[in-house]
Amino acid sequence: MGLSSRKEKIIEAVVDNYINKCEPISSTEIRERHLPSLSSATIRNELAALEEMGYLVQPHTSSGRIPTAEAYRLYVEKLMPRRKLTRAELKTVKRYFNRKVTEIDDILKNTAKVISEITNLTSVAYLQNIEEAVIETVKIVKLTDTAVLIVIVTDHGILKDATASIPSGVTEEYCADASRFSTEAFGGHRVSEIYKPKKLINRVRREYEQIFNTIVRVLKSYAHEEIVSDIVLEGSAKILEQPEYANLAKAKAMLELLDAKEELIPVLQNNDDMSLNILISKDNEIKEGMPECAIVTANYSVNGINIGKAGVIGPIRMDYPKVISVLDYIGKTINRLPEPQSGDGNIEAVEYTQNEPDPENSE
Amino acid sequence: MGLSSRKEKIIEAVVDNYINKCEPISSTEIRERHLPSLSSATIRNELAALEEMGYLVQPHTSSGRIPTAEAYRLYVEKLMPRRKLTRAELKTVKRYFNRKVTEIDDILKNTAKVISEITNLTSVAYLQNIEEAVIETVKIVKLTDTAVLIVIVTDHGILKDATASIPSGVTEEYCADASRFSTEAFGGHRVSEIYKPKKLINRVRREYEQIFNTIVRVLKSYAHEEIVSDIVLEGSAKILEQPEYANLAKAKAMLELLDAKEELIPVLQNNDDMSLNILISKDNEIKEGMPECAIVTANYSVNGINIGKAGVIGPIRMDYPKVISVLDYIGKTINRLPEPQSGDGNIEAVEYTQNEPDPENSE
DNA sequence: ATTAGCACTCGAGGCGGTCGAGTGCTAGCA
DNA sequence: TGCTAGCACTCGACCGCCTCGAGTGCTAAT
Repeated sequence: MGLSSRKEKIIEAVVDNYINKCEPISSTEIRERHLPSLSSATIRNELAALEEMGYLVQPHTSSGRIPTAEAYRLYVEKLMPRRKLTRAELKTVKRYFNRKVTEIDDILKNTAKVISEITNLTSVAYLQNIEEAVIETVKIVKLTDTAVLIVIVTDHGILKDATASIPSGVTEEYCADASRFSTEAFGGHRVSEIYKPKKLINRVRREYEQIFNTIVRVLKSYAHEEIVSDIVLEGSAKILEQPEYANLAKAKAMLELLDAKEELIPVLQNNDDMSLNILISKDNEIKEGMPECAIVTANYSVNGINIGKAGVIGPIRMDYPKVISVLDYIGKTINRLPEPQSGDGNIEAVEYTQNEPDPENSE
Repeated sequence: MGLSSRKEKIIEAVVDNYINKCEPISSTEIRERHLPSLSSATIRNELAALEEMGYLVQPHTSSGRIPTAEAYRLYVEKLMPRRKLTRAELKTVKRYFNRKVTEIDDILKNTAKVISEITNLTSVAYLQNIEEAVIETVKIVKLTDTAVLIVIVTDHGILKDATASIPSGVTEEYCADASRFSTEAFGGHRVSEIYKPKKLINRVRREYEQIFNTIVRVLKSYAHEEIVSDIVLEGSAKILEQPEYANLAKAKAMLELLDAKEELIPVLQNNDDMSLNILISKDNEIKEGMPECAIVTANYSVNGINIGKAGVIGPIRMDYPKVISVLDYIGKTINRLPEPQSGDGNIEAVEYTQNEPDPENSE
């Protein structure tokens, strides 16, 4: 049951207006700015019908209409205009990535920062799919006489450096042997496959038990998503710039959600397959008591490997066209970055080439 | 020019009341609850005098008095009652530290979390004095054919693992040699001493240039306090529970300050020598435009080495006795933790032994 | 199907009045 | 000289009332 194109136009007008002004719109205003060929009375009739259908509501009798979450869904799926980044926005993105990028964590932070800066919303970025990474080598490095550092190298990058204590004492030979045995035992496996430490341990001498236990513990913690350090939020304070959080109670609920950022991970992990994800309101009431909001994320990948997600979190009323174009462009930029491990090189600015070379300035 | 003990009692009453209720106090109330031997009229005279002296103000004519920052300073320095932790609070601290503590970062996070939970304020913890750490060894670990991991071990713990790319190719021998030369070149020096890379580099073969440059870059970044990852905030949302930030503009200013947490570092680094630090309002207007607030921090150390600070940030009106007792106790607890590198051992609960075994419950 | 016209609704905001907590001041008392 | 009782005064908080105007729903005409 499709809506008439006139109804769709009206919904688009209401959503557009609300995104920009955060105010209800009246029938007269719709007529003047979007549908001058009709009278306000006709539009009123349509508005009443759309309200009946669940797309619009009025805050109180005798006020204009505002969109429901349903109207937003229709908007982002069908009605929304596609826009491109302005020159200034492109410049901002380049500025963040046109510098030394030595570690994967830096990419994470840069991504979050630039998204937050351009959209003026709170942004979130996190690494995922680490449990799918394939272990390449395991290195055991002597730190002190009784402690070693364990470095696990995967095709996603360095996984984690854990330390283990070796009561019997550490020698260089011990480390070399331990590295060899560990690599032999774990190499070639995915992180998620490591569930049977005993089997593995039985295959090697007992003297490496401590190290193996530590490795398994680290891997398991990744496989079970207990690691919270790899989620980054930027611009939490920006949430307060949104008029919907002018109410202190709502602002507080939102900030508490952001404070417990690890709780966001399961929400973000929904719809893993989509390259672009838009969760609106009731959709993400996975977490009960979660304040009304929308989350827009995009998957991003380096060298073709999907390494994480980044996006924004904000009120349902957000500038979806802008957010989506920003996420899209940043995804492309990141995908062209050289391998994060590779160290010191300067990254060339990535050109955003499309059919139209000149990005339109919206407005 | 000391104040009369009666004046001091009145200041204490005003501050106490304001800390608990965040409301002005009237002369009658002071009489009833703190100085029943006097009449309210006498107290009014004293209040007027104290207002003249800059310790008190009234929000408007015909309202009670509230303390100025000056009154708070007097309060924390002289008047404040000392209290001890309640059983519940002790239990909370133990719960956080009575678990595996494998890395220094975990201590940092746990400290921040427990402080925030007990005080119900936003807490801050950060590592400092890294530039004073003495480099023990430098390890170069082969990751791929063209990339190595550099691990710098100091007496404060592992400093940083950076990666460097080696265009000429990496072999195990190369790494072993590089480790030996790097340790030779940097070992025994403080992080802050590494300022002349060229001199150092000239002493070794050119093939290690890439590695040495990376090491120097890492060390310099620490020496110049460019590293921001080692400051942790917990409970940012709790700032909104304080009535002084019920005003949205103030709340926003505060949250923006917390968002840019690296900007807090210079503020925290003042008065480095003090074991306990209380910054109130004008004191920390080092950062101009910084919202009115108070910061209370304590230095903490592991194995006698001062490794950082932790504390709270909140409105000037905060429960100083509670905050100070919490920071004091946590400092003692951390100091008894085993060396962070040492890995896997379970930490025994640390008992808080004092003359009085039973901590008083403060009302 | 659309539209002009009109009565109706309802929140925003200004105004005035009451209430009461708390003060400053003055005069009197020890 | 220091303290206190008494009293007039101040001022924000709160309440109810009113007006204003934007915007609607409905009806009748085209």
